[in-house]
Amino acid sequence: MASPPNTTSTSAGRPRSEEAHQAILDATLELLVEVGFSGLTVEGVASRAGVGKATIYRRWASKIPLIVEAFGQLPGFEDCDTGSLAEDLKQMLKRYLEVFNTTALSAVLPSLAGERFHNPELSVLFEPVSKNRRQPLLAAFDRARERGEIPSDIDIELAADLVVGPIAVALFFKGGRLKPEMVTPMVDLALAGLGTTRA
Amino acid sequence: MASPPNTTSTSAGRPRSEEAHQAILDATLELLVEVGFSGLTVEGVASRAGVGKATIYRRWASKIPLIVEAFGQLPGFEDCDTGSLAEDLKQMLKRYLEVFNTTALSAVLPSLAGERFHNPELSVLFEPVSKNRRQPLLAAFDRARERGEIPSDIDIELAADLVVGPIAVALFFKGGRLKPEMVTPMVDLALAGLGTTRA
Amino acid sequence: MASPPNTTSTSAGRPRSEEAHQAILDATLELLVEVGFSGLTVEGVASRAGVGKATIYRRWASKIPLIVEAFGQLPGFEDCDTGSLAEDLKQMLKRYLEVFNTTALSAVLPSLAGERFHNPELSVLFEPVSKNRRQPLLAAFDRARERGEIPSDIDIELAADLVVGPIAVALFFKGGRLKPEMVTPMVDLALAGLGTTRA
Amino acid sequence: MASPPNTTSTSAGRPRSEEAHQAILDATLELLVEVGFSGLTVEGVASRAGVGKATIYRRWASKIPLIVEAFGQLPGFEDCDTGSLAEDLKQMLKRYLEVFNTTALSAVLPSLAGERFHNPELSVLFEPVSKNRRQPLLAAFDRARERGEIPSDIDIELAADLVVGPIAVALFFKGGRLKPEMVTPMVDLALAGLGTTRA
DNA sequence: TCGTAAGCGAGACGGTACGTCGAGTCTTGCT
DNA sequence: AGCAAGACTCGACGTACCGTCTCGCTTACGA
Repeated sequence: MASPPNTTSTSAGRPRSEEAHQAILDATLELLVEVGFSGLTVEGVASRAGVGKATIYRRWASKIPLIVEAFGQLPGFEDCDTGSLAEDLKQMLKRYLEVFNTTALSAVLPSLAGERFHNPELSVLFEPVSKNRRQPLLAAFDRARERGEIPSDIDIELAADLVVGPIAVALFFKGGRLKPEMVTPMVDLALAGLGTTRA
Repeated sequence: MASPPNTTSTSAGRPRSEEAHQAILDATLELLVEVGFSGLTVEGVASRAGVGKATIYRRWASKIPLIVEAFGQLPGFEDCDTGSLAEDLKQMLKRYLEVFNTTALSAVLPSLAGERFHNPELSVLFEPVSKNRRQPLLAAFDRARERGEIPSDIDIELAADLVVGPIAVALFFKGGRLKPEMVTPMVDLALAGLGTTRA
Repeated sequence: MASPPNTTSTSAGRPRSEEAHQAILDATLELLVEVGFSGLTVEGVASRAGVGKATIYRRWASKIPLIVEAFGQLPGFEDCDTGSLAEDLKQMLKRYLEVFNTTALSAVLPSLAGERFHNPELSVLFEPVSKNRRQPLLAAFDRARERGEIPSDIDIELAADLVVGPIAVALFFKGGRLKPEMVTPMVDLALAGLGTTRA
Repeated sequence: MASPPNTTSTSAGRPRSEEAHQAILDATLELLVEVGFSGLTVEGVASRAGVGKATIYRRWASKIPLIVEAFGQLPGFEDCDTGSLAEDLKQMLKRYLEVFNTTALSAVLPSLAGERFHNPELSVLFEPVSKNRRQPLLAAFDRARERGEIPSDIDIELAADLVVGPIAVALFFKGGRLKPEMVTPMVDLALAGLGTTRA
């Protein structure tokens, strides 16, 4: 049996160690929590992972894409379809804030977002990851629109921004303390609007 | 203990050069735009400002407070009292976005915000500056509440977060492109709410 | 303990490639000329020889014995028996200097000799090779002594050192330029001595 | 008092530390003795000298010129004028061999000489140092020639090479063991010559 | 004739040292 | 006492080799 034409050759030489790969990502996340983005050193990651520096640089050009990939391991929104937009949003956001408080996410996300501006490479890597993580949120709005729960001409992107906006503000400009209890009034206000017209 | 009126500790020796002080802050802002927070070096600032490193460290304990002070030079919200909350918000936000597009703000703010989490020292310095810049926004909400334009039991902090949230999201997670045109639908949606029930 | 006559441990499996062996030695000599002892890397040898590193380490424990074996490929003194010590020496030395100017010898020999001191392993390997190369020279002195051309109580080792000494000095401390013309006065002076008393 | 016209400016900034300079050279010599040329690392020198690596690289481009300068600290021939060439040579050489056995000289000299071939930079630095160290030896021959102790048409360079040649051979090709007792027969043989004519 | 044991090129592995750069401090002579 | 300059120690950077270790693939022998 002829080998498939485009097997791009299993590449000669010893294959890269999946074990080392995972150890590096794990060590990266651990250290991000402990010392933060700017305190993270490749040397530290290597030593924590029990790995040579070259093994890291063989896979990632710098610590930026390494951190992006480590970040990619962290959970994002978990979709949730209750039949009600308000309920969907509240459950998803509460769950998400719990993730912030139990993983490195609240340490890693602002670092990456803040660096993005000055690092085109990071920007390119970060964009699709960031977009993917948002997907379940947009899906909830889509479902709500199909159910007629929100106007069909609404800008879903903007709506999503409105709902998660306060979280972003808290994350970047306030203490970073994200309490799940903040979700209910946040979602209620976003749905009801600020105006007094309906009061 | 009254110190002599005009002597506020004249201190012996040569007085510190105001010229150097400003040159350092200017150089810092320039370099923040060019290379970002993490790429900024005190050595670079000193050389750009034509100043010795010691002259910088004599005034700021490290590069963190230097950057915060440089950041403090950038303009924030400009208050605006038209008698209507919607109008106040739209004018203030539009003006603010123009500032983003014409100063170093869109480069500096995310860098600082992203680093804040991992740098307690920065966090402490950044917090009050950040709060002050928000003040005119909260004032507009206060006026609206007094006018009865919004419910009196509304959480003004949360309201402000809701309104600027989409800007924060755009700044940190989207291209960073902040167009003044995005303000009108943003404010309108925030005021009206997402729900269709009362549309 | 008789092992089967023709089986000197034929060992199963694929036999080692003589081709690779020679390619490695050749590459080693080439690189010794180009980059010297301290600049020589096993990786470089492997790549130049078109060979895997393991193939090298399978045959030589480290780069030291590899270099010594490569060095062993270079020619040494070529014996020459004319019946006269002066003539023997002049012909042998002239020939040897020609070898220096046409092979890697003048590059490799000083490198090895200089490293010998700090490398006991090299020292042990280098000693017998070095001794063997000297043999024809000592043989010429032996013959001269038997012929009565030189005093029978003379220390032949010392005599040999005296004759080749100026070459060593030139090789290690002067430009390394070894001209065959320098041989005649060198040998004449060594035979006649410096003292004027009997001139 | 006017400063001298051509003081090429005392150069601004903090002057280089003589203390560090000497500590580095001392550490270099110590380590050359302990681990040899090829085992010597700049990192090791820095740590032994209690100095940052940059302080070393600020003064020497690489470890080669550093070692050359450290080598320059070692004593060479000590001139000695007894009125007799044989006596001069014997005393100078004996003294020199003692130096070999009590300093790093026997470790450093072959390393440098061996590397010289492949390192033009080293070659350039090493040449004059090497020449200077030879000077007292040549001076002794000069005096002998003036006294008529040796023929006036003798090539002094060659004569010097003849006398120290056996030492060079021993240093580079034999165990490196240089016993002061070897001097007397060495000088006697060089002066008398190998030939039997006068036996 | 075929299995199997060793050799093969390739290249990843954990390390160590490289030479550079920046942090924050210190030491000049000058103002 | 502040100033520009620049050396100081320290520590991380990203690279290059070390000598070792898989990979998947020959190759030649002996059952």
